[in-house]
Amino acid sequence: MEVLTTEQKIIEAARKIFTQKGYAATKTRDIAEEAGINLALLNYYFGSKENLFKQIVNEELEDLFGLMSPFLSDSNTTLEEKIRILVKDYTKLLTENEDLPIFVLNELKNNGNIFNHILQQARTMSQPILDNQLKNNGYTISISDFIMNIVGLTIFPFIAKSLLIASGILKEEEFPQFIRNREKLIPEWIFAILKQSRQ
Amino acid sequence: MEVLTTEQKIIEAARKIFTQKGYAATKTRDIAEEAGINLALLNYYFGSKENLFKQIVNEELEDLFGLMSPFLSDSNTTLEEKIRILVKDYTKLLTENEDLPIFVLNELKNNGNIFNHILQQARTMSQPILDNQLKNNGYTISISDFIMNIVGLTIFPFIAKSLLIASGILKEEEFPQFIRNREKLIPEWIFAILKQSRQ
DNA sequence: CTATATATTAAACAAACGATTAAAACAAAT
DNA sequence: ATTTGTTTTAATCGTTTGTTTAATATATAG
Repeated sequence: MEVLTTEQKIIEAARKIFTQKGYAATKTRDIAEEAGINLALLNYYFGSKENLFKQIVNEELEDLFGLMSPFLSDSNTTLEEKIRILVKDYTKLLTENEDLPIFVLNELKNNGNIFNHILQQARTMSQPILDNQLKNNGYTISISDFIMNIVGLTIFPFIAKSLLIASGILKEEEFPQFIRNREKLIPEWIFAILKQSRQ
Repeated sequence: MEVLTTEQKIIEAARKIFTQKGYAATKTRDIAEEAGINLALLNYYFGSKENLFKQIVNEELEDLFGLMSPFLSDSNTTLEEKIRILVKDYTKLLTENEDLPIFVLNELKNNGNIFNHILQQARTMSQPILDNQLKNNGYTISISDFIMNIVGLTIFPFIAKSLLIASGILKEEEFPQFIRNREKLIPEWIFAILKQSRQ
């Protein structure tokens, strides 16, 4: 089992180290060692460190936003269902890949413009349908705030995990339960916010 | 005017570049150039790049958490006032220093344990008072969730700014208004969440 | 003014890093 | 079995990077 091609071994190793340390702090030699391959093979298959990096980031963005767009643009799914599914799916994804959000957001800050096409596609499909669903229910909240609140409440704990633990607010071993609990609460909080925007 | 000592010039330049690019991507030569000083002076005054970095991070953490702890632990300030002031102060701080949160959280992820003392102090003072204020009002939300929600809703837009803009959800020039608007809304949302936790 | 401490500079060092090269090992095709 | 194309290896190249050194300039004190 586990017969990976050299190319796959490099990608897996690169994904692990890039997401852990970021672009600048990652050495091609670290990737080669983690992958168990000769250093020159990295350039043989991917040309350069930067090339390899872009491919990884593209895949991670797909993970993050491919999740969102298809069902958000489905007009048969109710707003309530969308909220619950979104929170649930993101919680699952981030639990399995805790370093993902801060990595993506950090690297996006420096090279945002390179990945525009992926992000814009994710939005244009879902925006009008969501907008209608909000208005039809009488909710006056803007779509930007609506998305920002769901995503922020769900993702932020993963970004701030080190801070939570370093400050003693939470212990490392309590974190999974903390997240599982929020997974149930966040949709209720979002509903409370929505209802308040209607009054 | 503007007569800075060499030491101060280095610190200002270092703060700017470190927060912009992170530790690994920052070159000592960039700092020297930005500060307008000779490269060797950096080591003359601070010994090493790492030393200088630690000093900067410590100052940034003070900025970020010194804001919080003094008045959160004041039992004369009502919960409502605390929420409003916290959101207002953080919004102001981050508006003037947009790169701060992602920088701090990113570097904290790798070196969390080094800065424990600052963070733990900020917590132990305010936690029991806040806890009482929540319980006395009949709110069942946990203090971790309470803090996480306020801070998350306030800070996350700054962390996700590049994403918001790259995806086209928001235009760069709309961002300040977006933030100003949320500054008013977030306290109301927090109240809505609190009330819901009482029912 | 002179001596001494402090601050600044240009140059260089040593290690780390991304990338390349040339040869060797391997696989596939004829 | 030989040729041809592909993959892998060890060694090295040219830069970059953090740091140090030795000389020079500037300030301070007696």
